[in-house]
Amino acid sequence: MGRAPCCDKANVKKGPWSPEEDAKLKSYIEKHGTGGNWIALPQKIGLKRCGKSCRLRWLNYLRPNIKHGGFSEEEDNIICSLYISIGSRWSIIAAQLPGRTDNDIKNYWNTRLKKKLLGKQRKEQQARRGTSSLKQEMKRGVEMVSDNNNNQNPYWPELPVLAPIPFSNQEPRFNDHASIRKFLIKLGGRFSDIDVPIHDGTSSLQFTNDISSTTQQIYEHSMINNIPSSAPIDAVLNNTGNIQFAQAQSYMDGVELNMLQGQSCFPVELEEIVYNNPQGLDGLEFLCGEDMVYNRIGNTTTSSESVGWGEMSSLIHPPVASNYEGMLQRTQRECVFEELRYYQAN
DNA sequence: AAATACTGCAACCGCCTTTCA
DNA sequence: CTGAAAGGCGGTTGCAGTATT
Repeated sequence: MGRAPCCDKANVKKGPWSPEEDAKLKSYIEKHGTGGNWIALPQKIGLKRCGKSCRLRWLNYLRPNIKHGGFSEEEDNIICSLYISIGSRWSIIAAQLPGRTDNDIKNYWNTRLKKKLLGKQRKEQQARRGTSSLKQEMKRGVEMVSDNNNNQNPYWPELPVLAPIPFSNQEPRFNDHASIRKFLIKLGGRFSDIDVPIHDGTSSLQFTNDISSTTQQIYEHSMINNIPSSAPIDAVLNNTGNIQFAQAQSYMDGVELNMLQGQSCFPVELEEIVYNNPQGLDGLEFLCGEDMVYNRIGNTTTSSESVGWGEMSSLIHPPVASNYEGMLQRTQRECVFEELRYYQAN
């Protein structure tokens, strides 16, 4: 027994919308609004369309101030970094880009951005194979240093680890704590530019500008509060904007925190990049800037270094609007946090 | 010039969540 | 409190336009 269909499938038109249908729908909504009932709307205006189809047409095409195509570099960066942060939550991502629809962004990601990312990775892989590559010479030196310091992480300098994480898999995936940490560092402190005090009654921790120490704090926090590593741990924002940890249903799909716990819940494409790439993170230079990657290797980054937004010029987005109406000027991270608050409040 | 492959996008489908009687 | 209806969302499909052979 399936669910009853939302409309009579036999009597609704499907496929592309005609200009007449568009005009009917648009003029009606502009005059009367949706009336809070999409299902009834097509009957009211004499359209042989499913209510859901009308809603989609309005939201994705007819609504005022819709932009199509012509994504800017800045928008690319926002989409990529949000995708990395929250995954395929297209509606949330779209909310950060005024005039863009979730469908548009989804299509853009699937048809272009994903390929751009993967193409870049492959290019880097090929470039690495070239024996005359200066980059390889640089890396070789780095790898020698790294090998001497840490046999388990041949490609990256070892970072101080305050608490052990029980990983047995030696593959360069995201269930390798060091790789996760490095990845977060490379992401540029996505959640590191706002100091957010954390209180949960038993212990507290403070997000700092140092993303790697923050991840360590989160891990330690879970240990202190006896939260099993296999259990879902969520960062839950309370009304004052603080983050509380709770064993509850995920607000952010547990992406970041599961990563921190070694659970591989990363977007598949990005995980693939890391999996296929012995360097773990190469191929993401267009997000962070190639120079930064190699500078960081060369500088033998440690977790005590602060990796704030200021350093990540290519990742820093100018204030973006959080919604279509208000166009409030806030930073991307503030918007994400607001989304989280909204989820909790509702 | 025709056939085939590829690409981008609009729209649909079905599942999950929210609302409301 | 419960269940049906509607809303919302992400994944997928189908098709038109373009590029390649």
